[in-house]
Amino acid sequence: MFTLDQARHFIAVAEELHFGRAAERLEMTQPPLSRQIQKLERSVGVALLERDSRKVALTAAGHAFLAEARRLMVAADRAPAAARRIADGRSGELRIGFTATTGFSLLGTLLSEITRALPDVDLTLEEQVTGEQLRALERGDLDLGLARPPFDSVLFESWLLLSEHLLLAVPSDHPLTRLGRPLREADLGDVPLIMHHPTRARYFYDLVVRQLPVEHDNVVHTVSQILTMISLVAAGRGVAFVPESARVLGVQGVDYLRLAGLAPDAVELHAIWNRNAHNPALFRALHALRASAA
Amino acid sequence: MFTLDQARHFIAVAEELHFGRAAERLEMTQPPLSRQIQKLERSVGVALLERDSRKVALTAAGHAFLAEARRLMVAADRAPAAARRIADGRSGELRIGFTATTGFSLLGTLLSEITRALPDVDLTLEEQVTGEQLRALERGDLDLGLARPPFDSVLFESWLLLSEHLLLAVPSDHPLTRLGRPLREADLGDVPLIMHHPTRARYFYDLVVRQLPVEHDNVVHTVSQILTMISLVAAGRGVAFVPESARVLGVQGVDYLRLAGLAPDAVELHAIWNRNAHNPALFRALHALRASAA
DNA sequence: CGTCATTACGGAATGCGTAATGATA
DNA sequence: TATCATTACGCATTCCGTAATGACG
Repeated sequence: MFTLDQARHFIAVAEELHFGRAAERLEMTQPPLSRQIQKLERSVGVALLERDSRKVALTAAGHAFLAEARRLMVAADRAPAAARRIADGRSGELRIGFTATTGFSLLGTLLSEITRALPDVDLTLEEQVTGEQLRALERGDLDLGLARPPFDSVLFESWLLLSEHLLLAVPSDHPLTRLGRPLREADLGDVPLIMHHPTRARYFYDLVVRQLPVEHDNVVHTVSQILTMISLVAAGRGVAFVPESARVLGVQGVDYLRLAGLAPDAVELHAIWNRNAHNPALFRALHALRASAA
Repeated sequence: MFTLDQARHFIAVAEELHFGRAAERLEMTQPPLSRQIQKLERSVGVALLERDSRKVALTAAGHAFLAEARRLMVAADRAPAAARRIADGRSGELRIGFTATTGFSLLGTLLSEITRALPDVDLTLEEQVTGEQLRALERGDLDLGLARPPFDSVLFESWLLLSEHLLLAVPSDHPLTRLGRPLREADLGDVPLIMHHPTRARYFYDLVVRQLPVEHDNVVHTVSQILTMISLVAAGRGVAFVPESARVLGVQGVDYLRLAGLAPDAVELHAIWNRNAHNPALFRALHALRASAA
């Protein structure tokens, strides 16, 4: 087998068609160059150069070898470059999980910030509920999660990305829309309620029951996705607690009302990653996000 | 700069994930292998392997380098082979990519034309979908592609080789076969449809949805290969849009029906090559094909 | 203490540069 | 005899294999 040096030497000779000048270009003397070319020819098994003491010319086989050798050198240059790009996070893959709700709040801006800062990184997106994201992060199937508490702060590191109000989505023609003031608990006396699923939408479920005395007799549906809730509200099936960002869905026939006595910014969205993560692109993305947040 | 041996050594270690076994495979002892890998990492500038005395694993950069190193070794094998081929009087190699569908339409005649006109050229055939072919053409890993639009006409030059009808493959015992007239959209009302994969068979997918109002509720399977579609049709699972050349597959129990209002010759197959290509065999082949087409 | 990667060390091979040789106009 | 590629020779480097060391369960 020949060496990359031999290929490089051959390219120089083939381009100069002169051992002396080629050697000069390679910053060496003629004799070793001569020997390396001979070795190369022996290992290839055919004559690549036709030479006498007057002139040097490529054989047909030499022409073919030259073209291949050039490709080879390009590939040889690319291999370490690719590895280095990955290692410092300038390229590679970043697998991001997000909850459906994230999709209509800040996912878009977050992605455009990442792609602007890391144009060579391939982004993979997967819609998953928080629980799935945490398992995927733990297994290393995901690099970054956009999800909600609670999660294990020993395993995971996180940032608070966004906190927003919890609002009550009601049909536009509902009497509550005409109160003209923040709602009180009493206003919800026996209004049909579309509630979050206690396990599949655990975050919202816990948030709501922690803050408000939910009348379980009022619950007419139990669903796990905000979008489904909004659709049901629009269909007049009841009212539902949703994060403020649900507004951008722009579903017709739904109003969003504020509740008195509810902690502001109650709905939190976190960026979460595994403390053991090693994907350089992740840290580069976090860095870019931190910079743009400031 | 690293050496080809180091690349070969790294590939062995990356595949075995064990220095001892890799060394055995390379017919050497562990210590020099260890040192070569260290040297390689130093020259690349990043860690390629994560290792402790218990286990060896690839880093992200290592994965990237592995892929490039494999490509490099292929190129290193090809260079002398190309030179020897020329020296033996065979005038070159032509690497042709084709889609699976091409295999049962014109690939046969095209190959026999090329071999008749260029008996001294070695042909290499690789079945690849259009996207893979384009990447391989761009890298110079392929000389000629037989694929479908769209592709970048700045990078690639092309010929329209063939355009054919899009037909509906239906089970022979299906009521539609007894209509005795071209099908209309209404005839497909709620017939189960075997559809193309939107990304892996993007060309056909786009072609179909552009020309026909596909009822997505009717889609019973999503597949990426025409042959698979035909098999599913033969098994009575539904109907499928296929190019006319699928007929030559001769699958029993399948009829091919024409559709009214569908652009004729809708399915295009192109010969595609890189504008920067320099392989003389490519131009000789194109010349021969042009002559025989006239 | 067994496994496996790494470091230490001595000998063989390889490659460079300078010097000598050979071939050609 | 001038030019240019090749062979000869001596020295430095590189690389291998064996042996020793170190880390880890």
